[in-house]
Amino acid sequence: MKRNRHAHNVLPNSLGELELTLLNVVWKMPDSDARTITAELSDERTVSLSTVQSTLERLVRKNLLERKKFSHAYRYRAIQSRSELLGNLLKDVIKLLHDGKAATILSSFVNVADRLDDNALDELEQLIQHKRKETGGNRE
Amino acid sequence: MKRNRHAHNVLPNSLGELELTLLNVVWKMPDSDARTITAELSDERTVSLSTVQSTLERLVRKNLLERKKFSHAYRYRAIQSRSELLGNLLKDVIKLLHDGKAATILSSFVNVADRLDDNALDELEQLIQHKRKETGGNRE
DNA sequence: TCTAAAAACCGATTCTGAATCGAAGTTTCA
DNA sequence: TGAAACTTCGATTCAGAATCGGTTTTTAGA
Repeated sequence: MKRNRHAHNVLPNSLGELELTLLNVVWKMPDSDARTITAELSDERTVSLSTVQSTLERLVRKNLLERKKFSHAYRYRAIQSRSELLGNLLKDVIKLLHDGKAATILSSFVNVADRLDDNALDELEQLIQHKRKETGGNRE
Repeated sequence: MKRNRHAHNVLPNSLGELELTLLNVVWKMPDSDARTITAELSDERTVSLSTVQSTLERLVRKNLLERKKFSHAYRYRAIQSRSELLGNLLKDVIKLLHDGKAATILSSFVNVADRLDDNALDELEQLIQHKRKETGGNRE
């Protein structure tokens, strides 16, 4: 009987806890190898080298890390910066839930923007000006 | 041996595919019961009543739906509107990945804002003005 | 060149949450 | 009071993450 099971998580870029932890380490210390990363970790939690290695591999498969061999060991480096990943995740979430109305996205964003200071608001305003010139009237 | 396993998904409000599908139905037709929802579904996919019921229950447990009994059956209703859920998911993602710099959030947002039209930009600008008055100079 | 150490690779295991549904029990109203 | 409709219960499957030990491969250095 064909059970036609469906995928579990609708977010395509979902991350496990250790995966995110490792990403954080790699962002902080690019081009580290698995051993270094494991050592760096050991403050917060104890994980074996093997576990770190296979998690790093999963991140490579997910296109979040790339690695190159330097003599002995692979060194890992993030493909996307933290803010790029953030942007992509936001895009995923919005694609999943937005209803065609820009206002919905906006009000959500402003919700989130509680913590924005004046500088940030200035920046945002500049970005808007930039956007206006760039696109000069859009569809949707 | 204490394995001290950690949670899988770092997003607290992650959704399965069927869960999201059901949420969409409930948003479209509030106060429906499981049978109605199942019927509505059958265009896109075939799922048994039982499956729909237990998925609805999971959504209740997750605080995404509430239900009240009307004679025979439970009727389900969303606790959060679509845009509220969107906002909360965005908040989760940002909490997960932002680095303390407002600029990171902003540039991500602008990435996402590709698809915003002039009206949306107007709205956004108004929101910024509003924000400025409201908070009048912030920390961070 | 040989070798010990380090790293990669392989595969087994556990765990969790989602999806799936049938069967058994309960409620309702005609 | 029953049949129909609903809920509850539990069993099963599945996928992805986390976990790690053992085996093989690579490398630097004596």
